[in-house]
Amino acid sequence: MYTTPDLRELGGANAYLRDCASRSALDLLANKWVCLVVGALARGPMRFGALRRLLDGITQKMLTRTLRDLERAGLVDRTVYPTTPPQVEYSLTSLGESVGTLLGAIRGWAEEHMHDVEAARARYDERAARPVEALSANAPTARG
Amino acid sequence: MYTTPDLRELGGANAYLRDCASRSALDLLANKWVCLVVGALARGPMRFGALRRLLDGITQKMLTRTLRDLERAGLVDRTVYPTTPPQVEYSLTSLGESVGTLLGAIRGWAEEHMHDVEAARARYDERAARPVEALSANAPTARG
DNA sequence: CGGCATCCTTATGGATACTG
DNA sequence: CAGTATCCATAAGGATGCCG
Repeated sequence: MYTTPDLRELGGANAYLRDCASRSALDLLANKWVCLVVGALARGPMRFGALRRLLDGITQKMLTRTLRDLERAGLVDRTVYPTTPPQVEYSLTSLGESVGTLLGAIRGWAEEHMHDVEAARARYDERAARPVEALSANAPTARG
Repeated sequence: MYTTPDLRELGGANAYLRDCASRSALDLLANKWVCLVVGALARGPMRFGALRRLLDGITQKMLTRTLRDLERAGLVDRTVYPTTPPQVEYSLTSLGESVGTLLGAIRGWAEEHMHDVEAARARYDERAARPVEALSANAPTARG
């Protein structure tokens, strides 16, 4: 028979799930544009307009917001050259460069495994498309 | 399938920014609940109700959706035991376990650097609160 | 050039009720 | 127990216009 997991061993708090550093880090980094901006700046300092052109598809609003968030988090330095017209250059701090390293790890995983994910999704979708697959009558079965 | 990110090439396409494996990976993993569910299942197989109680705060809707996404992506196996009442057990696939490793890397970065991020944010906010800081008159200056 | 402010559309996600 | 379906509030994000 199958044994039910004993939740009492976990202690009532469950605090590790609700208040973990990873969660905060993901709140910061798990952002559509953050990884792209950091990845772009990992190549070297870049001006606002250059970033906007490079990250084709980003709106000015989101680029501004993303850069503010990154600057506030200490990942990006913002330097204003008081010329006319003004030039604003963005660059990674050392902290930001460490994020670049992390993004490299994510990219490594992605390049190694994302095609597996795509294949799994294709299989899942095809299986969902077929009405009733030849499922062996014996239990237990997936997708019963 | 995915374009290989060559950050040194700035050729007009910018394809690496719009269609990179990292982006797809983040679309999958950069989710509030995904990391928690994967983290929970990294401890071992768990039933639906156990997950719901463990991830205190998650709604049934989000747990179901998250598990479906993870199952479709091939990170999670779903096994139905045709008992009464029914039991549905979720477990990580080997692919899912590799994600757990990645989440470990993120947690490592988070535990090493998030307090720096918090400090940077505190400094930023305090600086924003003060009206006009003593800024050295020489260019270039940050926050001009 | 590098923003900020505003409007508006679309996701995201919670609450609730019902089912095999 | 393990879901599905529905409604609804809020937030994310794009389009546009104006400014120093």
